[in-house]
Amino acid sequence: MSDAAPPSLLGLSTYLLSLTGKAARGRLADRLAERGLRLWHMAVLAALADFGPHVQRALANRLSLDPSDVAKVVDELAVAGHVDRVRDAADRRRVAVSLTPAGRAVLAELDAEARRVQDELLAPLSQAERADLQEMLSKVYARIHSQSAE
Amino acid sequence: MSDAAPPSLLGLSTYLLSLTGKAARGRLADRLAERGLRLWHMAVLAALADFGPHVQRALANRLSLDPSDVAKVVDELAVAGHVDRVRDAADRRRVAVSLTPAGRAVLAELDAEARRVQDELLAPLSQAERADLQEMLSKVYARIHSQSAE
DNA sequence: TCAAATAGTAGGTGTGAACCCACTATAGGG
DNA sequence: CCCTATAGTGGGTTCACACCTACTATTTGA
Repeated sequence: MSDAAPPSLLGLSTYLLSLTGKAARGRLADRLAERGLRLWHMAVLAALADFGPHVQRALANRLSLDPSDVAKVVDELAVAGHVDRVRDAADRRRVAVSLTPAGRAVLAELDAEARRVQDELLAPLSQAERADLQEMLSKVYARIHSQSAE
Repeated sequence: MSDAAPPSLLGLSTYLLSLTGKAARGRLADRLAERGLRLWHMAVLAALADFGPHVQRALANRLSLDPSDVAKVVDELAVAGHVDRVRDAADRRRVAVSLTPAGRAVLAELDAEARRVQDELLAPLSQAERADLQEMLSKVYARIHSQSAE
C-alpha cells in the first residue's frame, strides 16, 4: 500500500543503513521478545560465552552499557536461571557473573534465531555478497568501535 | 576504554547491521538536531523535492508515517518556512504541501551533511566497496519495503 | 438531503533506550 | 584508623518513536 520512498534518500548509504539496521534490530528484537528477552540480554549471554565469567563492571565496559543497566539485565537473566551470580570471596564488592548450562543452551537458540532472521533479511543477496557485506560491516564497525573507545 | 565486543555477536550480520545502522542514524540525527530538525523532517523535504507537492495523506503513505505525525512534522516545517501549506480549492479538506525555495536550499545542505556523515562512517571502505555496499543495501531495502507494502 | 467516508489535527499512551544520581557495602592507601 | 575510591544497585529522568483516539470540516454517494 505504500508508495515509493524518495530516491534522494535511498541514494544515501547512511539512510539505507539506518533503515536496514532498524529492520534487523526490530526483527531480532521481536524474536527475543517471544522469550521475554531484549537485545542486551543476548549481548550479555554472548559476552559470557565468549570470554567466560565477568565481574559486572567488566561487562559494562565490554558492552558499553551503563553499570546500573548491566545490573538490571543481569538480574533478569539470573531470575530466568540463565546466569549465576556469586560474590567474590576476596573482594566482596564484586559479583562474578557466569553462564549456566541453561543460559548456554538459550544462547545457542538465540543465535540460531538470529541466523534465521539474517537469512530472511539478506535473502536477495548471494552467499558471496553476504560474505562481502559481513566483511564491510565489520570494517565499518571496527572504526566506529575504536572511535568510541577513543 | 571499552573492551572487545563478543565475537559471536560480531559474526552476525544482523547484529552488525543493527549497530552500524544505529551509528548512521545517530550521527545523521545529530547533524539534523543542530538545525532543530529530525529525520522525518528531512524525509518529508526529500519526498517533496523528488515527487513535487503532496497532499498530507500521500506523504503519510509514501513515508509509512502516521497521518497525525505527518501533520506535526509538516507543521514544524511550515513554521520554519521550509514548506508551504495551501488548502485545495476543489476539495477543501485537503492541504497541499510544497517545498519553498528556502526548504529546497535546506534540503541541499542536509544532503551534503548526510554525505559527510557517510564519508566519515564508510571511511574504511574503498570507493568500489562503498558502491557495492550501496548496491547490496538497496536490494535488502527493496525486499523489506515490498514486504511491508504486502 | 442525510449517512458514510475522508483529510487533517490535537492530544494522549506505551515502550525502549540511554543516562544520571544517591546510597550501601567494601577495599585499600596513607 | 580514616579518607577516598570502587562495585553494585535502586530509583528516577528524558527522549524519540510508533501508535491510537477523538474530534472537526468537508465531500460524496445512495
